Amino acid sequence: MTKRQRSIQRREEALSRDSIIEASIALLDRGGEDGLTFRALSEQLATGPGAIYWHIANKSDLLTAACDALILRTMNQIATTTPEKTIRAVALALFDVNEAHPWVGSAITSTPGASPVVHILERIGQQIRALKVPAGHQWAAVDTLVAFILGVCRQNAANCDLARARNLDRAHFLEAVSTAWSQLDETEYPFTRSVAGRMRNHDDRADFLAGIDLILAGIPSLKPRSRPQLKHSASSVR
Amino acid sequence: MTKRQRSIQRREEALSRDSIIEASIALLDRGGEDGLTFRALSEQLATGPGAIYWHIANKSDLLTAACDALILRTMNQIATTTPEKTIRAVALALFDVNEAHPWVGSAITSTPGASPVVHILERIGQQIRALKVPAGHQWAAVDTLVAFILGVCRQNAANCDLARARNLDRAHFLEAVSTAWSQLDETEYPFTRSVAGRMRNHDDRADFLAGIDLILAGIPSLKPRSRPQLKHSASSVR
DNA sequence: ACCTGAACACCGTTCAAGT
DNA sequence: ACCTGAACACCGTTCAAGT
Repeated sequence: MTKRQRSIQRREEALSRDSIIEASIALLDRGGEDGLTFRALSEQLATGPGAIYWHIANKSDLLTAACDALILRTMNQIATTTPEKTIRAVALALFDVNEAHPWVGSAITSTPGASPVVHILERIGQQIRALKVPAGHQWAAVDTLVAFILGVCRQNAANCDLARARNLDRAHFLEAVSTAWSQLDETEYPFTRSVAGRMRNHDDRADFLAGIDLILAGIPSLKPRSRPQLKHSASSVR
Repeated sequence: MTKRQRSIQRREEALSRDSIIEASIALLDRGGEDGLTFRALSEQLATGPGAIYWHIANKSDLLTAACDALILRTMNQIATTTPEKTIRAVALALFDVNEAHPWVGSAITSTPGASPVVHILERIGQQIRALKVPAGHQWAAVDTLVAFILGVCRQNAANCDLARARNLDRAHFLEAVSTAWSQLDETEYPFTRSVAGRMRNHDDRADFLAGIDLILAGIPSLKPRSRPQLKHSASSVR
């Protein structure tokens, strides 16, 4: 029985890195990071779990590759116009990939220095250069923007994971957070309470863009000449 | 034999949520998120893995609790002075906890809306209010700052994890990234190549503070009156 | 060269049974 | 009420054996 069954559902094409990555993306989209399993993957590809290791090094490699495929696709769709506009476009595009594939934000931050991050750094870095930010401050501007973008993506990805874990959709999850916040102690948590209502129906995407604009608004402060650097930040703590 | 051994190394005090959390922090500090295991934990506490479940709900609960313990301790050490100074102090304190306990950045972003994040939101939110940012823009300012802070912490935590996985210390890890970046294609990755050298010995903490200052520098742009809101960000994409 | 799938060394979590 | 520890249902990864 096993023999016939196997020969029937055997894949026709040979395994390849690309087909493995595509199947991984599908699994990740359906079940998040936990949904990507060597057993589920090998079943989908009609092979054994060991076969996958011929094409990829390990799970972390696989996750990075899946992430990079999406990031690369996304970056290539963005037209370069004015620096500010391009930065906003890159940021929004990343925000949107992460909404469509809510594991990207988590995967990308797990592989610092690797390919996906580099593609983003480069794209934004070129725009910061075009803005004529002095060489000594370019890194600060790029680092800040990228940390913010990845920070938001990561948070949204975490929201999705948590919602999934509790079998809630996003709206119900946000509502639960909102209610919890509005029940906090009034004297100890005045601010959080005051924004609890806003949580319920707020527009993540608009908030995100407001953050990008806020950072962009600060960039001119880097321009005229280097601001007096504060002494206490001159050397690392470790 | 098992009987004597057990009665010898039996703990004297009863298990408690707090003692479990302390032991968890120690394990996390030594081995990162992977280092926290119910088996390792129960061994350290001289009990069985099942006993822990009497005091905590699950691993995620445990991680959040360990994180919250540290965040709370940290926040209570910060004196409130001027709004800008306090925001910088909060940010730097969080940066430093994350350096000392490099799993915090990861744990905190995994539990959106939960206690650790709320403590940070609240503390920063109160300062943004003190800065007289208009009510309608307070959330944007706080959200941006917190997303940036958590983004950086998460990146640093990921750096540590990756370095640990490769049995490198932080310096060697950064050097590896730096060399990899400097070998990128010159025409396709001009910016990343140009910052590769800076990676090698750069000061994370100063860069972080520069990012905070950059965002703070943008905050006055929220003040005079609401800037014309861009139409394309008016409603969510999903 | 590429694939198979059983086996290994782990996980988090549960639960009958004890005190 | 609190603890025990074996057992369950998973993981990622390896590797002898096949084609």
